[in-house]
Amino acid sequence: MGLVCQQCLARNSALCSAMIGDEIDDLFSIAHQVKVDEGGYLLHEEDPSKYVYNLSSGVCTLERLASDGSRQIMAFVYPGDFIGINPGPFYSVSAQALAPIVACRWHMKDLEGLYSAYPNLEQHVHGIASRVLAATMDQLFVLGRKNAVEKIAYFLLYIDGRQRKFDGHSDSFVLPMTRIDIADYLGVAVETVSRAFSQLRRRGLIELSQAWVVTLKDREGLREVVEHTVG
Amino acid sequence: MGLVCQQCLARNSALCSAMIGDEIDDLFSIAHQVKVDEGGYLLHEEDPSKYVYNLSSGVCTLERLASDGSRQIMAFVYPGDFIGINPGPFYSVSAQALAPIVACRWHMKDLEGLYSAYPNLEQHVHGIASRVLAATMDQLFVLGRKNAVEKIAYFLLYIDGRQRKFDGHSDSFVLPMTRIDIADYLGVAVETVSRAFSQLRRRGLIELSQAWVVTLKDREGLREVVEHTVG
DNA sequence: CGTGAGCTTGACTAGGTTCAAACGGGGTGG
DNA sequence: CCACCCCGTTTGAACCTAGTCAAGCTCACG
Repeated sequence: MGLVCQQCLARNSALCSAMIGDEIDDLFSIAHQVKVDEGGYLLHEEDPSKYVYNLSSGVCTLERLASDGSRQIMAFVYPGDFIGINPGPFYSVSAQALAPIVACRWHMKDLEGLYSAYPNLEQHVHGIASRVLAATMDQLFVLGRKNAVEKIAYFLLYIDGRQRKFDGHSDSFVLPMTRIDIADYLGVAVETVSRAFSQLRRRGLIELSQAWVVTLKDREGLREVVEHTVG
Repeated sequence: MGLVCQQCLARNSALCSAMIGDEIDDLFSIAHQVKVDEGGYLLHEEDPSKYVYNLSSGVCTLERLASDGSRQIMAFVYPGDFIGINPGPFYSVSAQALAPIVACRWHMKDLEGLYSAYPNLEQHVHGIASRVLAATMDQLFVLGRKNAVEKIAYFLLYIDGRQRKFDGHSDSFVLPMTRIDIADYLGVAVETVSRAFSQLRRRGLIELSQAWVVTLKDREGLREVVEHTVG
């Protein structure tokens, strides 16, 4: 019985949750555990996409680097999230660890081999892929149509939603990423991120006991900010 | 033998090309043709996603509307492209016709029913979905990290790539979308789009015989513009 | 207790938005 | 057939948001 899996933070992820009871052993038996130190890369955008990963612990970014050095973060990846599920010859993003990470790795081929035994596994994989697209479109909308403060408000609510399941039900959470990461995620400058945080704090919508410890004082107010309701 | 299909602009699309010879009849027999006038909507973002569409002719946008009236165009859809392949309870984008369109419509259920008979059909569907994600990530990168002129240069090369297969091998193409559409795609103001066009024309990179007839005079130069190589 | 990386704040600048006006081309009605 | 009108586009000028550059601050760590 896959004890390792039963205790995994990602046990209820979209993929692993498709396997009930001892079935998980089938999935585990073809998995490899990989670890990456903080700042290290799990994979690079130009790597051939042989493997699929499911993050067990830690946080990482999916990012793309331009020739001029500028960086765009496409997503923040939390335990239970997948990396590399999208078919194609190469991952088209790199995955960098914001904290030490542990991930389960499968050969794409091996995983596909399980499809016949577990028919809903394939659907699950594609359901995951489509949720990634939905999130990316949300981000696209925000980058295209929102100003700096609105972007930060969106970001905070987004992170709150992502982390609540790990951080418990408190209104505070610890940001695993730096201001630079946030800036590269939202397509603005670091200083702009900092100023937007300060403005939201001054407005009483958030509290910052430390730079990376955020308390949402007024979720509804933040939502209004995102919605452009200048109020 | 599916004559309608054999002559369709989308015959070689990722989905229909999975069916060779008479197999296409199976796909056609469960399809409905739908037509939408210019400016009309094929589907709305809040509609339950019962159907999948394959565009046969015309062009349309995938867009999202904010409460404050601002619009973000997520993609331009050309013949052979799919709409609504991503699982989820609702389409999360609306599809608006830029020109009169004809599309094949399938019940998602019916299409899934063919999966057992044509195993590679399912893969094809998901291959499509993943290419959509790749394109969306490209756009995300451009919106986040490029200035106005770079965005327009990217857009022109992108459209060139999309339309070349329909417009033949000339260097000119006719834009099916307005400047407003372009602005809403790139997250800038209409005037900014116009100014960027003019600048590229003055620099000799493009030619505009009419506002919507573009000739790429220097593709390599445009690529350099996109790559931020300020030169 | 000193150091340095990351964060904040200030002053200035630049690029893009906004508002306003002029232009152009296609379609309509006289 | 021509004149007019309208919509989409272009251009100009003022404004403003966010970027840039630079300095000071905070806090974790050695």
